[in-house]
Amino acid sequence: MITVNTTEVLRKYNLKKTAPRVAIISILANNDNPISENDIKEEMGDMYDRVTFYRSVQTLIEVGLIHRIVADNITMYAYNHSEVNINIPELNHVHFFCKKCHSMICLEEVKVRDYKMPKDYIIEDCEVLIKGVCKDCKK
Amino acid sequence: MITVNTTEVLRKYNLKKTAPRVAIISILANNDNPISENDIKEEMGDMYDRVTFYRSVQTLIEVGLIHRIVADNITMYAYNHSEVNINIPELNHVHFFCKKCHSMICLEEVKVRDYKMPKDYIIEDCEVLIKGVCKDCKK
DNA sequence: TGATTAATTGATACAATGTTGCAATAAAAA
DNA sequence: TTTTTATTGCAACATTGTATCAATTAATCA
Repeated sequence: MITVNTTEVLRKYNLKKTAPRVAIISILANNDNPISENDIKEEMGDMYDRVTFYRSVQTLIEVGLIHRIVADNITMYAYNHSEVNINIPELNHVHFFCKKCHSMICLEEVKVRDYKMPKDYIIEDCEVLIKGVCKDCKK
Repeated sequence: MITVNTTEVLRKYNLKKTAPRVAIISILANNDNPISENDIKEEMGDMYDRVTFYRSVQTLIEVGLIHRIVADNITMYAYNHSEVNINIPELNHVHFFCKKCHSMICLEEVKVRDYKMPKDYIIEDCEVLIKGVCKDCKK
């Protein structure tokens, strides 16, 4: 379990240190794998407000602190531990989605590979999602 | 513009040849790049029914005839010309999403690379989405 | 430390997206 | 042509996401 200095990290992006933001960041940072809005909602308890959640998530994604991963219409969120993914997609890891149990897994050891793009495209990010059956469901 | 034999392709997956399915397949097959539900809706005109659309899209995705691509909460659909992507992710191409104009582009010439997965995972599909700024918006 | 400023929150209302149930319809099989 | 079975299309509902705006709170500065 990795602890994140929310004060520091929010300052870095000129974002005010507010309760909802701190909560969302901490919850995601404490999870090795992506989790759903509902998971976050439960952990936030009273503090959870839907509108605030969407806005917080939006801004945190914009600065690159967290990620949104969508598979089969299921949306999950994860803390971006590598953080500086801007223009260095190869630092990002691959995500795995199990079609049976609908769980999402961060494959930290599998990094995104380099893709030769046609000229004139500016690459800012690269997301790799592998779908299939996880080891638990395979049994 | 590539024409698809809808009769043949639907039979292949034991799906009844119905008007909405034929329409969706044809529309997507006629577009080189992914398009939105609204684009499809417009092309379908009277024939469009939201529930039927969602169900058709669902079954067509399940058999692998079409793809759903989601970027920044924007959902698009594309015909899967390579079709037999089951267990051969390297036949799939990469998608590009422009953060400025929100357009989605199929990069047919850029193929998905091979990823070494941990043992015990069954891989069925691999999606690569590259985000950035397209050549038009870059200018 | 306390007043000022500016961003953020949280409530309400709304809009868009996705799902369920079911009777009517139409495609494929006999 | 009749029978069978999947699919459609409607209504009603559920979930997800957004706009507005007054109230609140974080950061700044005297």
